[in-house]
Amino acid sequence: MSNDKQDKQFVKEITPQSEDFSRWYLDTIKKADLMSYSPVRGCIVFKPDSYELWENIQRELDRRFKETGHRNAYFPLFIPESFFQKEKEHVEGFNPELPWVTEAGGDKLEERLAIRPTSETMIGHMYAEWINSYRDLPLLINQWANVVRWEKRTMPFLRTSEFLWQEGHTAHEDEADARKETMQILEVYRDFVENYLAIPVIVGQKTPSEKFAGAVDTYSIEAMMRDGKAVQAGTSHYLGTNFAVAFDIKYLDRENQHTYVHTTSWGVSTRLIGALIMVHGDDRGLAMPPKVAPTQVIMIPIGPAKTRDQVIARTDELYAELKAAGVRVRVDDRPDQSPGWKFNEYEMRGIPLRVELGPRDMENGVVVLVSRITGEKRVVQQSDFVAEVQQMLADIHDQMFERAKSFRDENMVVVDTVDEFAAFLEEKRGFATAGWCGSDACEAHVKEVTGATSRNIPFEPLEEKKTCLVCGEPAKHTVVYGRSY
RNA sequence: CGGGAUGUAGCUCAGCUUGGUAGAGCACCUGGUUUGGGACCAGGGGGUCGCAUGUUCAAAUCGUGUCAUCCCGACCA
Repeated sequence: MSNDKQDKQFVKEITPQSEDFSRWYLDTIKKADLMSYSPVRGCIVFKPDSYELWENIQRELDRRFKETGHRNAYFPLFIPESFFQKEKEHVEGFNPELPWVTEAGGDKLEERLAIRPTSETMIGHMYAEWINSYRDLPLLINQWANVVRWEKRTMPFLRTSEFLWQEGHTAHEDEADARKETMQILEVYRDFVENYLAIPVIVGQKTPSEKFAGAVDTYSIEAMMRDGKAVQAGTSHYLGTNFAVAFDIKYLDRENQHTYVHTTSWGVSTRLIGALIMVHGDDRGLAMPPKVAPTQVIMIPIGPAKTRDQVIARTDELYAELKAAGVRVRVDDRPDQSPGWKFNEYEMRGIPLRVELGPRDMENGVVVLVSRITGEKRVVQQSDFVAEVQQMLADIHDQMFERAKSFRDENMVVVDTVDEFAAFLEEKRGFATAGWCGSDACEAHVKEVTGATSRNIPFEPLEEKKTCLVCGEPAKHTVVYGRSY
């Protein structure tokens, strides 16, 4: 396989990433048939291929939540206005983007109802009822739901007015236990995003200005897109007793004292789909990591009419073997599309592995496997088909992760001054590691000069920095900065 | 929410300047020939020109309003 073939632009409908990344993204999701714009501003339809991605994400995360002792529940979509008044930071944080129901059945409502932007308040209210004793703790609940935030600027998957997510809400006896939960979930997210979505992330703590409205501490995993911008792929919050005090969530402890619980919340959303597209996609379109891909293998029988029936019959046998082994596989044996057309089509749609079977392969007892990511072809014995496919899918996952990780690492710098960072962004792209004195003013200055915000304070920085990149005072933290979605 | 751009067939767009029968390529349907990197021939179907309103004998075309999308900024999973 020559590189010419690999590099040639087969799909002219997709704008190259280097030319206009935003257009590339929109072209790609359009050609891959992932979504439709809806008649409602900022709201999209998740078409089957993107919804199945979400279902796979859901299934895998749900399993991990349950393994760590959580159970699912469902809380109402509508939240009484008064609930938002109870936690000051929370109301200030969310007020600008709340949609309100003011009327129902033709009558004006006594109290306006917000459509939930997140459920801390509703769940806080319910937990106050449910929790009476230390024996009720910890309370470990997760909810799969839609939420609404009336965003000024929307972008398919990455930021939509309505989106799907999970929100975990837990209550604990003390700070130590709640903090342990916060970190445990952060690790679940890291492991899931890296090992299932093949997206490398930076794990760390948010600075005060970037933390969740109402949280004591917010932690995040941050991913780098192929244009060098950041996406927050998941967050986990230690809420302290903020919501417990606001909603009066108290229990009788082992000494028979009324004590506030310590709560946590954590979530990932359908924005993960946007991140997945922007991390793995290339100029040929979408590229889905094998573990999460709705279709992992596409089989394409090839050949003229005289051998066609034989080839298709053999394809069907091999298909059945794969399916029985639990591989998500489809066959495209439509006679009216040329093989070349199909190759391009499925590459554009991001199917990780293509299987070709033609008359020549029939004679030799082999089958051809082709990687979406590298273009690598493996000619394997039909007798080893299932094992070879499984091996190649595993290899593709590893290659995707490594490719994404190298890209990220190549686009990270360590800087001493904000000017250095600005110069870096001027000619390149990516994240900068720098020292920070801890003042909001210096953080704001970085944003003003570079357009980049602090992503997080990484647990494992590239290098510990001694001085703040703005004021030069001794650094309290080493921070990763980047422009973000 | 400000600044700019664009809305015409499923998709990409032409037509608008200078008002007068709504077009092309791709996709789709039928028949035939094809099939190892976007095949070919013949025939065919499909649009209240984003929506509303005004001007006019007549509006895709001119005016006003509105909605949506895209790009650039301020707020965000």
